[in-house]
Amino acid sequence: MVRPSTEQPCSIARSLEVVGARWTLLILREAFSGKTRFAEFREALGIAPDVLSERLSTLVEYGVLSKEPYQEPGTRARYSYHLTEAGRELWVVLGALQQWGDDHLPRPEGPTIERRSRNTHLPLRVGFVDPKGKEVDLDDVQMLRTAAYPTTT
Amino acid sequence: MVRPSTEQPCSIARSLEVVGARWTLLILREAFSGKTRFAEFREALGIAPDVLSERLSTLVEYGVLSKEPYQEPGTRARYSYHLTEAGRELWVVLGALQQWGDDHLPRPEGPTIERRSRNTHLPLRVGFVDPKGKEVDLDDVQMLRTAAYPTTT
DNA sequence: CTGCTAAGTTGGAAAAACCTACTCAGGAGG
DNA sequence: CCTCCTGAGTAGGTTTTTCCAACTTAGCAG
Repeated sequence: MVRPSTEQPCSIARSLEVVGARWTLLILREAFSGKTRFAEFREALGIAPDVLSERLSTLVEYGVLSKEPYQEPGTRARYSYHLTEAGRELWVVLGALQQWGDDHLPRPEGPTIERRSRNTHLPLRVGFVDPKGKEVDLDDVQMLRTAAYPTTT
Repeated sequence: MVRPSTEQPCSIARSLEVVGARWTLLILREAFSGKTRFAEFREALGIAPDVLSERLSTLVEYGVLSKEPYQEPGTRARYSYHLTEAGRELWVVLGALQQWGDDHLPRPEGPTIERRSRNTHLPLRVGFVDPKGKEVDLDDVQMLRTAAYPTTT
């Protein structure tokens, strides 16, 4: 079981090695909604325990979640899973997927979750922004190869 | 082989039913880089032809790609696959994954692809923006349940 | 009417996911 | 101090996906 993982030159491919497996992004969705425990993830998603176990340890391995002991009074110590800063930054990915689903796979009832600013309460979208924090239109976005781009063999 | 597909109340889950399978986002990456033909995707990714065929037809089914006939002089008509507007909007998802990989799974050589404005040539990031096109900090983002949120059974 | 080529299909092996049942560790209750 | 309870997994067998290689198909050129 070799894990070439972060060996891929493409950042998208590397990210997908960490979060691209089935269930992983849904586990993270639940983590963003505040769930931290094995059984909580299991009940929310209906995922098989062996798959959940494997996904959680991958996420911990790559620093998306941290595994932390906790102890409720009168019980033994157990472990819970918490988003790290790196994990929280995946919120953009989930937000982008959510937005795309809202826009292109709508349901008659409308979205079940909306993204809003905590301060201004304005609805939020996910998009490309320049260094001054100004949104840029999709048509204005280009992907450029850098010097690190592998030469075609 | 039931396809509950767009039945899920969560937009993230619905999006993942379309683009969440293994290979799909990498196929789209290649589509964004200009590839349109079966053999081009196959060679770029090293994907098995049956899996590629299945993924392409799912993407066409959900309006991410359009299947269009083309004919080169002296050959029969064949089909190629082109991003639709819905497909182009997935660029945000790929951009977010790429950014996360650049930030959290870096390689010593640095990123191979960078996102820049076509007009200003400024580097671009992916983030949450308010209706005025102003970027909003991650800490200011909240997810709220709407009236359409299913009641917990 | 044979060969060439892009775009797939098909069939069988390997890997991943699924499902159910079981384990494991400690504290509580008796 | 022995049994029960509970959260967090592990184990075994089945089903579904993926992988790989070979084969098919359709039209044009020669």
